[in-house]
Amino acid sequence: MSYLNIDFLSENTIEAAKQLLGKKIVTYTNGVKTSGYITEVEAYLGTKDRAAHTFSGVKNKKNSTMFQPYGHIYVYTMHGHHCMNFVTTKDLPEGILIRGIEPAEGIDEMISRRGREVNLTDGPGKLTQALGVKRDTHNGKRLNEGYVDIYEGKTPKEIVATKRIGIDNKKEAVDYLYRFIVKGNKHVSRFKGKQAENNGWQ
DNA sequence: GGCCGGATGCGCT
DNA sequence: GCGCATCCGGCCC
Repeated sequence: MSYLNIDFLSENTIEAAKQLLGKKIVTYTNGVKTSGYITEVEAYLGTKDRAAHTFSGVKNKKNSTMFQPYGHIYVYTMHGHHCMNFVTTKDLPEGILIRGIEPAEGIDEMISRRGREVNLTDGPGKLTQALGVKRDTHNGKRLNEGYVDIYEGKTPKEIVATKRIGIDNKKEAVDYLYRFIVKGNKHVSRFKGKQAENNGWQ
């Protein structure tokens, strides 16, 4: 099984975000393979998006990876947690925050890293902890080079667009429907409603 | 289930 | 100091 071609990250960030749902992401932190299927993402559209870290268009120490071309991995820390994004487009500081995955392989290791058996990967800080992704080891690396790898996975039956989570005081950007989830999959932030058959996959 | 407060690391002012 | 693209536990239904 070979890596997924990630050229779909080079064009439209919104479309790329939807296409990421269901893809399998794999890490090998400390030699242990862990993986999961993407269930929840958020798009951040750079200078067009007040909620983006790159809204000002100015590169700084924190956001510099976002100015790299598509396929780079942008990891930042927030309240002591790590959050992982995939950079999109050839030359714009846009990207996609990975907010939820459905655990697949290495679940025992995820439980060990998380220190609990429930809510392993249903949030951006939780899934990075479960996958062993940290800023000092992963920020600025590229996909499919052995740090975070992408493979084909599952196909969502239905995708739902919502407002992004944790975005307030960002004026017009609070209303953008830039969060995309697999409808009925329970491995998403603040899951409510009823779980879909086959967890929302085709 | 929901709401709220504290812990937490780090870059910017 | 302050402000976060967060998480968890405690409380109260």
